Amino acid sequence: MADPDSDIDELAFLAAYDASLYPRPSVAVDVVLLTVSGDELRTLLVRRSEQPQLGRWALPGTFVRVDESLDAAAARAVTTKAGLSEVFIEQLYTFGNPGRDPRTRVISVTYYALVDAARLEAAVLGRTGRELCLARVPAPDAWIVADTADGAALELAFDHRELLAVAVERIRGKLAYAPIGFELLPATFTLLELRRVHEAILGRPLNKDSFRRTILDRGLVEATGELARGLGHRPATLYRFARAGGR
Amino acid sequence: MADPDSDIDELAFLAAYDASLYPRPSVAVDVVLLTVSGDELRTLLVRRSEQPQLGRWALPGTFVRVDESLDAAAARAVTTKAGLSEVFIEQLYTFGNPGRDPRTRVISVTYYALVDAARLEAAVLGRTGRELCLARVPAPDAWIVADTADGAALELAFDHRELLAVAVERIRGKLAYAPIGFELLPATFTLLELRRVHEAILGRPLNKDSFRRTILDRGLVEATGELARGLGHRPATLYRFARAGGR
DNA sequence: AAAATAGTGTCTGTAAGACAATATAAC
DNA sequence: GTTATATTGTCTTACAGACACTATTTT
Repeated sequence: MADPDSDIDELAFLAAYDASLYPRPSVAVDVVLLTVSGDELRTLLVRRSEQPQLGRWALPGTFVRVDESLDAAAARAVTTKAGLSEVFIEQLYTFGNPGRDPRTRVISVTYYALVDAARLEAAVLGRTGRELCLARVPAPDAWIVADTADGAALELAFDHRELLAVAVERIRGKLAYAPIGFELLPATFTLLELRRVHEAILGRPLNKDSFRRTILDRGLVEATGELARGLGHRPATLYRFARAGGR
Repeated sequence: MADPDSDIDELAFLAAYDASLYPRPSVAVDVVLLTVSGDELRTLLVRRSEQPQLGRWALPGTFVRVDESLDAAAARAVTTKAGLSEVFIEQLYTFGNPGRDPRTRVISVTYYALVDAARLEAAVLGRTGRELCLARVPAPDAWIVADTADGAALELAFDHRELLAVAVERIRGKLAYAPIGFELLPATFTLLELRRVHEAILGRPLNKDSFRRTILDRGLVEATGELARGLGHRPATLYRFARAGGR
């Protein structure tokens, strides 16, 4: 493999390479930023302020800069549009059908991100309405994205409804084996809160007893020793996510 | 949403849109074409006949044409490089770090494909050696891709070793809940053959009894009524994949 | 004391692993 | 008949769902 002649050939080839010979598509990232608030799954939408599809609601996204990694572009989109940093974010799927964007061929590498509701709501405070929207994402059957305020259905830009559907499907599947529920909660939480998050994601009720057992047996959480307070009934133990895996 | 003025604005905008304003990366597809042969997981590699990385082994791939969907580009890569059509193929992950290709910024949308060994071996017959290679993909721990012939480790081009690792990880995970083993077998097969395929993918032995029960209980296979023959011992029932899901 | 949820213990059904016993085509 | 694997059946263990009961804080 370490043939010096071919190394020289390769260097010569690269020096002469003209990247502009072939037509190339544009590459964008779009982020499905999910949270659970009021026992419902919600996603952040941005109102398009430019053509095309001006005025429609879209997932936060941006074009990928030519010297920037895909992950970095996705993180930049979250920072720019939602004012958040250090969120849990993972690549989801890449959409690239010709014609999905009327401007030109745009390939969109999509990500999903998970943030706890308090953080997200603080970050977008005062900007919801014309500019931003924390839209409800209903149960799997009814794929209508609704505004939180008046419950009206929102028409999403481009193929973003499809991106959203893929994201929800993905985290539903992932919930069964990966500890992603914690990303949607503050640092300490009760088992009831954790279960409500799981139920919101799955869109169905979960068995209280076996949920408790499963979570505790896996050693993914550890008790902080403190109790929730001021609820009018017996307080629950507060837990924290045990990153080590425990046990 | 159906404001006629904004529609006119959008049309005017699109007519004036110049897609060449921003620098754009190249977009390629690469396919991890997997099969199980000789109780081992294998993947098809292509020897690079051009610069850069001339002579190294690479996953079959191609650049995406500007009017072609990603799926179509992946299917075209399989047809062109392996001479196969109608294979099971799914998108895997998109790699796009700057610097992963020395020519220019190349974003690679990767796919994995599954083919039964007999079909793949017939398709690449006579072309293995200098041009193509059906390389062994060993157990998860030893991430050395080895040539089938002399067992020597192969050095892969670009970041293709990483792509391969992600593909194997993905089908291992998927095997637990999706009927993908059938894609790696001919139309009819015995339960032993199906188990060997699963074992090759997972890299560990599976319990014979519960494997049989699990597969049969799920109703994913149905007996053809015929028996395997010529084996020197009691013949096993031949099954076929029951696409309906059964039961 | 009443309300409301937290937390514990027990029973049951399902599914997987282990193991034993029987079945059968090729030789 | 011998061989080697197929196929069936039973026992045990692990775990999830269901349900009953006790515990504890706020009002």
